[in-house]
Amino acid sequence: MLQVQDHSIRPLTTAHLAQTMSLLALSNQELREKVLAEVAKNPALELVEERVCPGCQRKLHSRGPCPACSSQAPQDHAIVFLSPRDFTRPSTGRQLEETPPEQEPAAPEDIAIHVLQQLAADLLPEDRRLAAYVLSSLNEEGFLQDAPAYLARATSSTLTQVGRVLDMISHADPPGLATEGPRQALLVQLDILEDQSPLVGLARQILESAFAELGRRDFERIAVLVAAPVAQIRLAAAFIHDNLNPYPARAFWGSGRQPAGADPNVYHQPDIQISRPQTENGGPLVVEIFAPIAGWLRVNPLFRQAAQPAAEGQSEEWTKHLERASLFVKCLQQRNNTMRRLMQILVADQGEFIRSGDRFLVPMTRAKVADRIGVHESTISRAVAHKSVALPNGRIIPLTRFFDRSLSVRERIKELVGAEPQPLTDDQIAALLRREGVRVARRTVAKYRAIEGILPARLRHRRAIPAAAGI
DNA sequence: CTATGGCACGGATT
DNA sequence: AATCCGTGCCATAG
Repeated sequence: MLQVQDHSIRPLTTAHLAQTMSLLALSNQELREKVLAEVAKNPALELVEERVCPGCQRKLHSRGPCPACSSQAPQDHAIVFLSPRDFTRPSTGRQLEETPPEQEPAAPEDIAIHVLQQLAADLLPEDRRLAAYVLSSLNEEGFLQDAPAYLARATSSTLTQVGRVLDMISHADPPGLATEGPRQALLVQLDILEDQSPLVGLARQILESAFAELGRRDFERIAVLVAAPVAQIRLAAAFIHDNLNPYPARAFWGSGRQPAGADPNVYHQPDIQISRPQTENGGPLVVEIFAPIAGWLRVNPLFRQAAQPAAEGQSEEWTKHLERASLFVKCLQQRNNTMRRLMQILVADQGEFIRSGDRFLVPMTRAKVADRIGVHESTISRAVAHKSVALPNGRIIPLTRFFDRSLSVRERIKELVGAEPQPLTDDQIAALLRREGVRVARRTVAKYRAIEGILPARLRHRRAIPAAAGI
């Protein structure tokens, strides 16, 4: 039911504990940077790219236990670029659900001006108007909304002109702008990187013939499609993730405004993925806790050997490195362990929520979970912070959502209000909820209404579409 | 008098 | 220790 690696390691020292705590609170993205930094400065740490079975040292080609000796393989998931599905918005209900505001396109004009300025020199005078028109016609993601033929007609230009201008725009600063979609944007960006890496060719091949598979991280399948070894595919995927941006316009907006750090609303790469391989009816849920790095980390055995026979001058520094390295590795394992146990409980308790939606979220507190796992509640707090999880239906939500005590009730209120012919007062709603076994104060109903953007009964009159307009 | 929004207290989170 | 969230109490708009 849960496929994750596990080395149960208990805290040993206060230093260990402290570091585990700080690592626990990091998202994958942040952890990745942390790990790379640590590896860079500590020679005793070794990042092993190949997946090797810890038991028999055989190379592994697929997930799961080693086929030869069946010991658990280290958890390893290459970090892949965000697939389109990673951005899936809850489009089911008519309400805007979670995913709050999402950075407003600051001002589309900004990006247009930015691009026009770059192109000013190279742009033929007769193409100017066309370029401006094209830039203004892009959708919020920076992609083309209209077919080239349409653009040509609208500006009475020739198709060649349009093609030329589109080409120039897409290769300008936020590269990939004015393309048809994420895939085309990525391809254009590859053009620009042409000679940067030997992986470009393979990456292009993947984008062209296995884009959907890439989104699903189905490396085995990709390998078949493009006839290349899986290891290569992983490298190429990592390259794509690290160097390309499927939504060029977002990068542009993001650059000037949000300082990247603060819990952005756009979840690029989920830290955890819950899927349900057995189609339909209750198959088991599979939880994948993504590792921040493809490959795994260990204390370099050679370094350990080398440091061993020494007690002399320099070895002191080496010993320090060794200690720090092994501490770091243990902390990472501790982190994995905590995350794994946390997810076990979440899946067990909230299976219905995961499968069927917000209404079935049962209220639970971090404290209770902490109790069951046997750790301090602040540990759970950290474990849950800054993480995102992809549900089987493709939605990506913050892990803290599992602890939202009011979500299911708010959901129910939305339903009640949406369904009832007569405007229900807060008291009536509270009564209805109580009948369903939900004990909430009338005052609280009012608060939830406010949160959901539902007007008070008085103003709701008739058939008011709970449009969350305004703002 | 009834339905709501404002303010403040107590427990949960960070 | 600093904050956030659910509630109770109270004043105010209908």
